Amino acid sequence: MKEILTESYGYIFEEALIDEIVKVATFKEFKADDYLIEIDDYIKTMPLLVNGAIKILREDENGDELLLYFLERGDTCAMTLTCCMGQAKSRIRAIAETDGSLLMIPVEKMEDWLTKYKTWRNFVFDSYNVRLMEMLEAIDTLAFMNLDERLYKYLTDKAKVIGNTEIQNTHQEIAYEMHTSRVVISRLLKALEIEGKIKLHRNKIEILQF
Amino acid sequence: MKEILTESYGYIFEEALIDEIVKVATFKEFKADDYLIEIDDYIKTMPLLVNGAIKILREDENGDELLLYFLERGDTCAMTLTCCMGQAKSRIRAIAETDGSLLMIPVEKMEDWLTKYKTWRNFVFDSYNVRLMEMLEAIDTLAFMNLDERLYKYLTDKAKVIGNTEIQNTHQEIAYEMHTSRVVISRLLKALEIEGKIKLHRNKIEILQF
DNA sequence: AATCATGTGTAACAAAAGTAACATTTGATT
DNA sequence: AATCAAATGTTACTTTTGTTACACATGATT
Repeated sequence: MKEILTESYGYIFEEALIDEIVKVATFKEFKADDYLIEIDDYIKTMPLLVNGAIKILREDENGDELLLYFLERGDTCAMTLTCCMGQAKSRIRAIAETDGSLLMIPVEKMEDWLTKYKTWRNFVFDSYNVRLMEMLEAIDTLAFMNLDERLYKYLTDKAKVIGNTEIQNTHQEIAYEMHTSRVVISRLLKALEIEGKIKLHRNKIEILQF
Repeated sequence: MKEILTESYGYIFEEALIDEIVKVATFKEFKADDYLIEIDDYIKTMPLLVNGAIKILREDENGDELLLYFLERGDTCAMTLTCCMGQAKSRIRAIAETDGSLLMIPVEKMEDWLTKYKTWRNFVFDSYNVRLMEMLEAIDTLAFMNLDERLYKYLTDKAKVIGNTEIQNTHQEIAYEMHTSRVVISRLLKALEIEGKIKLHRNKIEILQF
């Protein structure tokens, strides 16, 4: 496990910390579309993402969803930090976007290490900061962009995260994540295709321009 | 200064920490509508709000604004934490909603205290958590509510924060903060008045129901 | 090849929100 | 009291987004 950690986190964490992590962490592999965290779950371990991508979704009282952002290698979930520290329930849902793997760290260690390792402290704070910035970006997107721009951003963001210009999704799935209707997505996708930015296929959208 | 601190933060911070804060903090009073932080400011001190309320706004490239949330006594600005730790520019604007006062703490101390005082560590993490939750709420509002609901929420939230059912704002000011147009706000306010939830006056809106 | 479920296209209409133009009200100032 | 600027009210119209209904396309299965 030490090699995995060193590869993904070696440039952040000092060796003593990596050794400690190796001692207590458990390794977990996941498949695309696995539910990793469900709303109202109590979270007792903190995940460090080693490989793959995870999407973080918000849900309202009616069960309507909204994609907030993606996590990639080197990321952790700030919502988890929040929940770990505060013993609270998750307010978000985490679903694997691709296959991948992560390390689970028991909550108790988290606080120990905060006083013990400066690199851990920096990592935790950086994670919060990055997450706050992602949330701000999500807010900007919702407040200042029209649906057609949001859709194009959704597609290009997703393509970057999965490292592939071909997105395997139905219009219906996109509509769920953007909290709108399938008809609207089909309409706007068609417009993007006419603009030459994408090419539509069945169950697949090809990004032509970034 | 110690009394002020003990009154506002005594239930959070241990006495040794309060003494340290007294040593290095500077006290600052502000008036309603003062600009406290401007976008792209470099932030070198961390504010602890003692009295009054501060509104936090986001601005897009075109200069369009959006109210994110309010800070009240006992709050600090997570964006400031972010900026202090990361040496980055502010991504938000802070404007006093009411008269008030705050304590400014030099950035250097912030990190010292993280290792030294458990209560400080908890305070900083709680602040992050509260801020993340406020951001989530802002996202929910934008993604899942219609403008009329958002407006009513805006009015009742504001009334709570300023501790007064009479809101001294023009329709134009509200339109700026909600990132829409004056005509739309006037229209929706009129509808809320007909529903009996508010009463409209010149330069003033009276909340009748919460 | 016929059947079928799923995905996509499209038209017609409704609702929500944005925009432009102008009227009216209000309170302050001369 | 007459004048004026700011705030609010109102109408008419446009754009964006949501909804309903149904046609058509695609690929898998019998």
